[in-house]
Amino acid sequence: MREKKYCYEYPRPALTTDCVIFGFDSEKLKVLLIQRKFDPFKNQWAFPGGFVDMNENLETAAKRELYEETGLENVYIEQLFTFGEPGRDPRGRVVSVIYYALVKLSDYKIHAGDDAGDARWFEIDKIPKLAFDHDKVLEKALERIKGKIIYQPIGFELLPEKFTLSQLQNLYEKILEKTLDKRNFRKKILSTKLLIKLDEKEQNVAHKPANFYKFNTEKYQELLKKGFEFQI
Amino acid sequence: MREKKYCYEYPRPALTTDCVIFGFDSEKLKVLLIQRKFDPFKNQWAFPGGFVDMNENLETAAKRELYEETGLENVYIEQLFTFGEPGRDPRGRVVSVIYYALVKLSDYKIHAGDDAGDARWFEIDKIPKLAFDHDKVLEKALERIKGKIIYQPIGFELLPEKFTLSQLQNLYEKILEKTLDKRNFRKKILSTKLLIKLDEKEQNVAHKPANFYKFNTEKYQELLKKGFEFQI
DNA sequence: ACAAAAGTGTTCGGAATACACCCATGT
DNA sequence: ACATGGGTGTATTCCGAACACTTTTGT
Repeated sequence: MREKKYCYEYPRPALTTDCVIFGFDSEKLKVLLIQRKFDPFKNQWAFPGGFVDMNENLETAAKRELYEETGLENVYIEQLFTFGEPGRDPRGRVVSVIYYALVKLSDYKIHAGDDAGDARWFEIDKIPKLAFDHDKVLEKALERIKGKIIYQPIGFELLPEKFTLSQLQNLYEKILEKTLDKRNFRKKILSTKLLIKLDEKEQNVAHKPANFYKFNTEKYQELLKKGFEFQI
Repeated sequence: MREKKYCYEYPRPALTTDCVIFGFDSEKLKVLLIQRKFDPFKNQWAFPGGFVDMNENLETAAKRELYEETGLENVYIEQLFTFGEPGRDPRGRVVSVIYYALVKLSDYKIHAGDDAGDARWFEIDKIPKLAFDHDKVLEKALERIKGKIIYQPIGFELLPEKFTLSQLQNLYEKILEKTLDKRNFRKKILSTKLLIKLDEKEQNVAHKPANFYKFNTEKYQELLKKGFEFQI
């Protein structure tokens, strides 16, 4: 047993951060899970995370743990919710501040270890029973991105640099869990003027090749300052 | 010095909850502040809150502190955000989970102590410099209710049982910080069918007396289940 | 009679929706 | 030639925005 040398007048819960990382592979929405090496919930899957250091802000802690456990770095994360039910961790009272992020799978899939490792992408509808209360965490995170994608073009975070309009539509359909009309979707998404049509098409596809587009980040930043509104 | 008898292997931040409570007096949007009795920030105003007990969930802690410090009870609160910058509390690392709520001023103004006490309602545009990072907390809370009132009829939480359409409109205008067209506002708010017109009018007003309405809570609950959408 | 806020309808333009066929490519 | 998904336009409906006068009360 290690020495317990940090003492306080009143009891304190332990504080952790966890990250829900969403990715998209042009087909399926996925989340990044790690397999726990130790008890509690040894060998079960969970969101990457861990204890916050004493002089580290919450967001930094979340990013650090994410990097340590999965190799992902330079990720833009946002705070989602704080879970603190007594009893959610069998080791004692643990309060977890949850962050979430959307990443381009293509940027990261190498590091995360495809399946042999202990960090893996799971399709959103093939998630195993998770450790702790992470099922509830996932539910909350899905709710958040659904709400968010409708009025902010966060979808681009999930796609590669170059993408086709069908890929983008597919992404929206997967996140919102409903189908969208192709012509109306294109009309609306193009009307934002946030897409730049590239002089490049798909290759080696057995149908009319789709044009690639990229997201106009600069323009989006400008619009944000002016109080941008948008609605899928 | 008290004995420090709670010891851990690793250092732990202290955990607190605070509440941002909004009220509305038919005229002005207000928030409930308490005046701190002790250092740090002795005599400065802050949101009510305090340390979380070890076996208490976060929401319960927030409500308990709110009751102890202001007398408010039976308040429906929602989690807003967690603040945890090192240095935000001069006593050491403190992480605060912030909750917010909207309450009917009429239900509560007695308990809170009008001005002599150490809990007071402050008009939103007459807030003093607050303790800790509570300025940032308030900013975040205002952002949240602005975003929320547009697509959820939370305004009713702030009004008395019976209210006039002008009061309701005034509330929306104060929260959104913009004026609304009277006819369009009424059309839209009535089209939700969530208001019940009462057989009762204002009295002793030097103009055409306004009709009172009340909010149809049952119907709203039903609509929520069916996935209600609405937009001011 | 006057002041003050309540209450009420219509018009117009733009956005949302619904909908079907031709195009370019690989096999 | 055929199968596959890409790409495109129009008509209709619905919703948001703009806008001004009459009503009821107290003084």
